[in-house]
Amino acid sequence: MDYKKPPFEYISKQSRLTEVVNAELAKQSILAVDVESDGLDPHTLKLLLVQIGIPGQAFVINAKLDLAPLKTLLENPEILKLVQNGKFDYSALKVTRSIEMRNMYDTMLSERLLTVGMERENSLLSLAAKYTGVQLDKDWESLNWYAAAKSGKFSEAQLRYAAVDVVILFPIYAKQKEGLAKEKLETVAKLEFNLMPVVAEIEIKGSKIDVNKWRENLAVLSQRRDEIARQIQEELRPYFVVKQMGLFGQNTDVLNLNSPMQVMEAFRKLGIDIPSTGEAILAKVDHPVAKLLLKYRENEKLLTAFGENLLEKIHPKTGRIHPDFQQIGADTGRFACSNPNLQQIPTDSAFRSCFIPEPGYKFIVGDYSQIELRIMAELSQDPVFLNAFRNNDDLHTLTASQMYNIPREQVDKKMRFNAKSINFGLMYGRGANSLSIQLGVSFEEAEKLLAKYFATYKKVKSWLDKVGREAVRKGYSTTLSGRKRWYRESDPGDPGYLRAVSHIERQGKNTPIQGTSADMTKFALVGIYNALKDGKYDAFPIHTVHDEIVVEVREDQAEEVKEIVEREMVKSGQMLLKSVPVLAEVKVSNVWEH
DNA sequence: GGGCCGAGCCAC
DNA sequence: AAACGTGGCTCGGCCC
Repeated sequence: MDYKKPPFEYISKQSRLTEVVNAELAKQSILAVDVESDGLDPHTLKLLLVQIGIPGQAFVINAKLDLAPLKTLLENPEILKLVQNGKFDYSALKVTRSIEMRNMYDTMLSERLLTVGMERENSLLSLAAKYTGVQLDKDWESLNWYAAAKSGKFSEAQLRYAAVDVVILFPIYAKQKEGLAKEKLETVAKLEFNLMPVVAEIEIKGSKIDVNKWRENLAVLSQRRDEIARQIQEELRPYFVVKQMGLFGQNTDVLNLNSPMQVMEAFRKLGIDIPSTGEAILAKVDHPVAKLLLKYRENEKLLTAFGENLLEKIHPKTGRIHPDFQQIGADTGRFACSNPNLQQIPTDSAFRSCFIPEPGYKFIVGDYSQIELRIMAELSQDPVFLNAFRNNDDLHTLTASQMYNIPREQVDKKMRFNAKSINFGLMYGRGANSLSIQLGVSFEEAEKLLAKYFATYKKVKSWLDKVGREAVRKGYSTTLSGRKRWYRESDPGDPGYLRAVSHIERQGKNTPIQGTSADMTKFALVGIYNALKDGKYDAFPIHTVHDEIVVEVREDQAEEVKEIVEREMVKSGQMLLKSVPVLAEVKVSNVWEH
């Protein structure tokens, strides 16, 4: 078949739509689905076309029609729907037509799973080229959909373009399916496909922010920042030749505090040479300007990254913030979030407490407790680690008592901190050198601590070594749900070869842990969504931050939904971890805090 | 004026 | 400046 000129029928009459649905579509077990619109924001876009593909043919439906006949098909969980970036199609159909597509196979997510770490070419254009050899025209702009949106009339080129997008999904699906089977990625693919509508709903719903409180917060910060900036400029003024007199209203600053180059230069004038102006360096510089600069940066960072900019993201129509969640954003399987990134809102209560539910609603905030360490215990099967979690011991205190050969009661804060640093550092493939710097001890001392640690946790050591080596040898890592992450081969002739290999070893140690944590949270999100969605509850997930899930729920159902969130989080945890208890701390709250 | 990159720093 | 994994945002500084 000529995929660039597929047979298609344009449907603009209601009676014909009903006919086609009954005669052609209802008997299909697989449909390809796509929509065309005049924008990307589901809350404001106009739906123009809905395309339904069956093998070898497409139906291009004018969206001015009543789509009720299609709704039944699209919501039918028995019929598989092939989609490319289905999060968009799902959202557009949900918001504009209250259609909740079920049972989707997403070629974009599938491709991401099949190529994680190797490439990031997931567009329909590249998938078509890769799997069918067809070079699609993707000049979306030139087709002038905005004019079509106004007139309601579509050109032949537009209709053909729309048809191609669905028929091409069948051969891509067929090839990818083989790949998923070969790489044993079917379970994680199913997880991601089930998760996709949940992610769409989270984006559609968005998060509410208390604007006044946010602004009050900013006012305090900016006053503080300006005062600190003034002090720094005064301190440094004597060291600079002032080129211009500060006339009325003129900026008399001697340097731009946001410029690392200029800051470095300023310290040189003070007789202090520093290799970088980063926090780690400045913290060690014994000069009031260094201290002030760190305080300045802290306030400046909060003001710029989390200031008015964030409020500009409030949607004029919904009054809420709708970030973009990329469900396989990180190569480990974690989410990424942007526009704005609500996964990096400062933990400081001044910021987090500005995120609030609608009046009459509550938040349920659920967190996995020490989940990455529990996963490391499961994966390594280290008996000491396993026992600590089974006995609900304070792991870091226990570790310290073993490292320092003392009873637990004698472990002081410093010892516990050191033990904690090792526990966490190991999951990142941390070595003695970096440990010695963080702990402020000699390299030899750090080595001794590590040796002592590994003498107790022998299987942690052997597991870390093993998965690090395997990542290099096999060229990939796996998580407990079977998710994979590939590593690009390094060239032994390359000057950076050793560094590249040790980087892969560290990624190989971290990826099974971080990735399994992502799997777990994703299973929990799907479980929670399914438990909440069927009518009985006025509750919906609105946010997730790696090992945390936030649900917004009508007040009177808060306690009940809290139990559901806890149950589902623990259930998905225990599904993956068989040897370690999984705990989720779940709270009812009026603000986003735990 | 836009694109790109690195520095620096927020989260888990 | 990097040292320890995964991201995104803002800025300065440079290019065209």
